[in-house]
Amino acid sequence: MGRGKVELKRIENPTNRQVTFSKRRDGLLKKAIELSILCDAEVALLVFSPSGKAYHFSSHDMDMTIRRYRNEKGLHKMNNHGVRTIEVWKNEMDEMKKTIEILETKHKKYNNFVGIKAFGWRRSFITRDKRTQTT
Amino acid sequence: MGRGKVELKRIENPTNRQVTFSKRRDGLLKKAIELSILCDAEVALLVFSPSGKAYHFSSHDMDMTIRRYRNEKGLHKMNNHGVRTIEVWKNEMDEMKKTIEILETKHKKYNNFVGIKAFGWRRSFITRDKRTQTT
DNA sequence: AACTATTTATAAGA
DNA sequence: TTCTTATAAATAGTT
Repeated sequence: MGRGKVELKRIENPTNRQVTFSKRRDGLLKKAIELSILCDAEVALLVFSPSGKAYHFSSHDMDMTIRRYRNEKGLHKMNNHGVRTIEVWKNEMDEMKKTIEILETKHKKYNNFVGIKAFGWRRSFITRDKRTQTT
Repeated sequence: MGRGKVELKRIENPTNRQVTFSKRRDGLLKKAIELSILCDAEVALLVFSPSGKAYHFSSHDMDMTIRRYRNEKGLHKMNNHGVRTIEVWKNEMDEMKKTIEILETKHKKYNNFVGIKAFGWRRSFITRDKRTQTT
């Protein structure tokens, strides 16, 4: 679709690649929305640009759709390799645990940071208030 | 695209909706593949038809892409609502735990079933073998 | 960021 | 349902 046809391989020119990414990402999103509305389907789309920026769409609820996918996959696979599926799930959980630990660590740091800032702000506010009665 | 333009609303005729779903699902999948190859992007797509059938594509690894999405979401949200994000993750984990329990229960049942079948098969095989030397 | 020449997707029909 | 085809839509290269 366009002035010339393109072959299905990575666009080498970075500028062209970026422009094409923007256009086609929007196109893909639009198609996903249309499919979900026209056909009453549940659609979830995750896109990461090469530079790491995330774009996503889900017609219902992303987490719900992901869970639905995992249930399908898990229950389906179990008929053949029940043990392995459970191992996969457990690995997944271990990774989530690690992520939660990271988040909690960062969260503590964030809380300390906010705590200090908030305290500083409050002190100056009270001081100002007493001195000038400004808002 | 087609003999007439369609307005963006659920197609009421079930036959048309089904046909359009098939066509557009394939189209969306193709676009997703093209985006990932042409632009070197990471793309994941989940689609459930109204009848509940699942279709999916991921350019890299579905679980990895989902984890990447959740990390982005989690880390992003944390700057504003750190506590809540961790709660969301914990809820997610609780749900996964429940799913694993269900899988394990079903797996045990499956094992019992397979065990009986395998045993039965083996016995008859040995019996046949001794009697007829077949295969 | 707009513009179009073309290619591509697809709605309706066979 | 699968194949065809007229038309709408997407987009590659250009400005």
